[in-house]
Amino acid sequence: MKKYQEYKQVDYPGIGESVLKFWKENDIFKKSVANREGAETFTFFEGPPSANGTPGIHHVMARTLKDIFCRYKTLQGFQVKRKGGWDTHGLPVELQVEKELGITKEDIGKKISVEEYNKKCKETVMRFKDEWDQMTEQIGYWVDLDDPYITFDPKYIETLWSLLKRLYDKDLLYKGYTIQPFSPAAGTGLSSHELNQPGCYRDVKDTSITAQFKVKGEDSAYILAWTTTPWTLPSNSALAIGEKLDYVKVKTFNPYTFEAETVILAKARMSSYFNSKAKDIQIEDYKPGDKLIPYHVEEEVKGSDLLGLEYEPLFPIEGIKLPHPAYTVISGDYVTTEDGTGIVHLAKAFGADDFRTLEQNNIPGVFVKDENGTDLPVVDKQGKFLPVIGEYLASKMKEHNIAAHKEFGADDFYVKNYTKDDENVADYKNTDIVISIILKNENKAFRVEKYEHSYPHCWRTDMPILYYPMESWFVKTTAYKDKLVELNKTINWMPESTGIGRFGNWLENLVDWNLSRSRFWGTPLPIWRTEDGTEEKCIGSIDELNAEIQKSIEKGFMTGSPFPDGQADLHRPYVDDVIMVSSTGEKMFREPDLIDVWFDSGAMPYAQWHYPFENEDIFKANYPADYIAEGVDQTRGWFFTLHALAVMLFDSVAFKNVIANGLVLDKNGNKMSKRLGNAVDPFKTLKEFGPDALRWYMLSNANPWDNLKFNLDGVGEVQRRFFGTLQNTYNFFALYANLDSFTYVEANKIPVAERPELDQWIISRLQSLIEEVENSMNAYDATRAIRAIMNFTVDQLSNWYVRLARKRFWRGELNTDKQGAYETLYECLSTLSQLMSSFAPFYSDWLFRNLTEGAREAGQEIPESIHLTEWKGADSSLINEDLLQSMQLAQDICSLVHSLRKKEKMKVRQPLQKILVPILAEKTRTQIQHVEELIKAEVNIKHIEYIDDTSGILVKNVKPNFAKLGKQFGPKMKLVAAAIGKWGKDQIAEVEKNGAIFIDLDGEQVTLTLEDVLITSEDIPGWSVATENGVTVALDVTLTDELKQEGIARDLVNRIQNLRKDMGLEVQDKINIKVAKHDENVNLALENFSKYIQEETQALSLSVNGNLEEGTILDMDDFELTVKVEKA
RNA sequence: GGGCCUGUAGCUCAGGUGGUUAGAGCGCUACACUGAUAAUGUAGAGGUCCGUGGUUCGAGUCCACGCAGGCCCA
Repeated sequence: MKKYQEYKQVDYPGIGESVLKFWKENDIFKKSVANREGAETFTFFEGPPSANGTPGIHHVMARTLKDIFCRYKTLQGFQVKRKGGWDTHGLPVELQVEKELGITKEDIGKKISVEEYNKKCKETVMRFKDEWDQMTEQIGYWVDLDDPYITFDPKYIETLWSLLKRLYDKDLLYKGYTIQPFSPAAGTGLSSHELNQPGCYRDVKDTSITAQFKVKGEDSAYILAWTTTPWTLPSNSALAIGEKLDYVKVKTFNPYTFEAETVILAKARMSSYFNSKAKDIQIEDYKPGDKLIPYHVEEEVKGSDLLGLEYEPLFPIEGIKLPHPAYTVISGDYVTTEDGTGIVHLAKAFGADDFRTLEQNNIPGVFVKDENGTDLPVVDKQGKFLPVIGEYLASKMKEHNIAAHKEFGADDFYVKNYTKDDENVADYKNTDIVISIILKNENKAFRVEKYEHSYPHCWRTDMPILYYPMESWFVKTTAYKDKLVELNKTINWMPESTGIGRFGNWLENLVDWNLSRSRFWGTPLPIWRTEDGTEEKCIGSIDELNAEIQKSIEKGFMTGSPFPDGQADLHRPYVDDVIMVSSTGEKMFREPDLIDVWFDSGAMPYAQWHYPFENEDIFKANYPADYIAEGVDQTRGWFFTLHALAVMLFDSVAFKNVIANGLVLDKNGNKMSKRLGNAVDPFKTLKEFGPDALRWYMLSNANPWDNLKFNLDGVGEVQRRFFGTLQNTYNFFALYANLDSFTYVEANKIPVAERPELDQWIISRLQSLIEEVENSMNAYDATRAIRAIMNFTVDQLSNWYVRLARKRFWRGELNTDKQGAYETLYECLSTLSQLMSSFAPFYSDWLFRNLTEGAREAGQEIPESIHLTEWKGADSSLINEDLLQSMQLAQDICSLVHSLRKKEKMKVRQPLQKILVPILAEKTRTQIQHVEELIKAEVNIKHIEYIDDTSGILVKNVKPNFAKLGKQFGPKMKLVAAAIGKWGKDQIAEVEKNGAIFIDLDGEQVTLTLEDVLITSEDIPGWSVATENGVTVALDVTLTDELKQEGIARDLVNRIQNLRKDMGLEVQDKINIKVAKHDENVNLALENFSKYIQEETQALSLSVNGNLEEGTILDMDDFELTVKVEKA
């Protein structure tokens, strides 16, 4: 019976399927975790994907990357629990449902109840779960799919609530403002998603004003600031400059009032405000009304010099006047000189940058209080100025006699074009124009013009949007900024730049985390408030909620619990129906917001175990994570929310090691998209190549953090080159092991030290490989590990060890030498199966079980899967550096001889007398002698002759050792190199003999030692030589008759072997050979090498006949020979 | 506009701390092997190391400024 299954053809997808079946039937994954019960844990967190779309090839990448380290650490003895998870809330789900139902956000709660809508969302979000599970299984990503965490689960949400309450109790949750896109026409805020819809940004013409802000305490000095939204000018509370930019103070005249004045603006912007034709006109020569206005630069200053400069507001309105430090010049890092004046007008309520900058500088914005004392912007949600501004503008219109298409009252000033007035009537004036005229008249405008720019519009009403302050709930992450930065430094980021650059910079510029989302399907914010906002409750558990409901029922606010069956569902609309009772007996309603879905996923370390309500022990043993991996696009998403919650609530990092992988692009480097049709279908690819080649390709082709240009040809190449070679190597082993009935028995193996040197060498290489793989994997560098495995398998094991050792496998009976060869090859294959098992989990297990099945059946105790084995570390006592160097020399020398043979047109079958190798160090000679037989056999030469100093023909060259001398001599290096370049053999001999030599360096005596130079020998006079890696070889191409005869004999063996094969003979079949008589040399070859020919061809006889009929005519290159081969 | 990544042979990628012949695989060309054989091996050709400056005795490598592609954020 065959102990090792042999395969003619390999069906890689089939291996994937059969191994998957084996795993399932035998619970291998569960066993691999259960086996390690009580062992040290290695914690992995699964970043939850959303199953509302089908999985793509990039998910294969991400999931493979997660898998390999979990498998590796399991082999290393850790217990690695991997709980799967699903991200189920959020806008994409809602938009998909809206689209499918043909409704918009406004219809929810009207055309469809919130209850029904959310039910639909819940169904939709897991729609492709089966495909995801299938892909996950098929690629061999081991993760617990049976008991995943699901973010819509009430228990999961309960944990989220408890975390929110912890934040609340630490005073880290607050209600504030954020400037968001708002559509007055639709009366709703817009998400950035909605704003990115095609056609939202349109080119429109707006009135732009360069306003003059009068410098406080000066008669006629003004700061110029430009805006495309004049209606925001009454809300101005500061001006921003760029600290590094250059500014000028320019003496000139106002073009509308002709008043003499000094204006301040960026130097780089002068050309757009002053006509260069006027540059030579004297200030004194200007007459009011002149077209060309002279200007004169009085002073140049840096932006930083302007900081703190105070000015007077444009609109001195009593109700909106602000105290100091309002109306000062501050710094804004976004200020440019692309357009405007290089000075930016800031209105806190109407721009996100404005809001942030003013907040950072503790400058208040222009707001008025309503009856509850809440701040309101001076423009209402219909886009109309509040009367406090309206009255002022209306009175100014009268004062300046501004005629318009209608009489303006205090309640008529709409901003933008939100008024319903017909713009085409005579004398039509909108608010921007009214403001412009007032400012012009009051010497507060330096320029007014129409300006065309791109501005976002509401996709539903086609009207321009406003940036408007909206109430939002925030997490005060800025309070923990230092801690966030500090703890981030303890995280090992791969690549490092993502951690210190992308993520680190983000932390440095942290703003508070805006939690609010005005949607329906998500985790509700568990905060209830009285209508006047004076009292607030944050709920942290279902029990608390139920207790509040009870109180409310008792008070009569509620008639019953929204959860009559006792099963709390913490989604809308149920929680919205809960009305609580305040301490003063008033009604409290839930703040209607949902929270950011990133909070859901960032809280998974706690919520996946329903901590703190359950599983405290499991949570504590699995926190923080040792390892996580996701796409680099998650840096500000999942990576941040994980980190933020861990730092703020647990004073810990959430993860210790993280790989941020790049994108998977198509083979041309373009982004994959289903629309463009260049997306790769993972299922199709798996069907064609199987999972192992796909995983292997993705990890070996490029570092995971670089973008991967995914090319199916590359997967094929990996399959052919790596898996094909490995498979051939296994087949080779199986073929002969079965013929010899060899079975590997650990207890009976021949000690490595007693095996031939070739065996010792490959075992030595194998140990180095284990070390390399271990070091790379411990450093989370999978690509380095996988490339090392590939190099070993293809170049060392297959192309060198097997090739050179081949004959030992097929010659004779099973003796010690042969056993050693089998054991060596077996050990390499079985070690490889373990080393590669993290990356190619299916094939490696299949290989492992092919290698061990026979032994297992014979009663040996061997784990049933490679994934249940213990990591077999490197045995450093088996690493023989000297031998490794020897073999490197052998490989180099063989390569050189091949090269020379090629140059001299001498095929390898033709034996040659000798090669010459110059020897500069005794050690090299010993090392080559060690592998002499091997070299001679490999390149078919009789002798290796060593040339050393005693031969008298050795020619040495010398080169400076730049690396060493450079440090010593620096700028004089050129002189040193020139001096050494002039050396002849006497100087070389001297330095070799004495270990030192004096040289003259521009009159200075300098000592050089033997280590300061590199001595080589690249020449042997009269010979054709080749050099590589410091080894030089010359080939003797003289052909004696005997060599020629041997060449003929070898050629004949080759031809007869071909004939045997053509005749369909088995390896062990015997033959008889008859050869027709030929010339003297051929006859002598047949005579002298008869025994050799018979041995090699399994011939019982070899006879030379005078004439041979019915023979085969062989083409012997230089002549033809008739032979007859018969089966004996 | 800002942060980060990438740019080396036709293609995909290696090239610690700067050191004098810049490498591998695939592809291409030629040859060899024919008892691993629907395999395999060897050799050869192929380079403006994205560009321009700079630092240095010496730059693919360090610095600055650009260019191209990508990601994230405004």
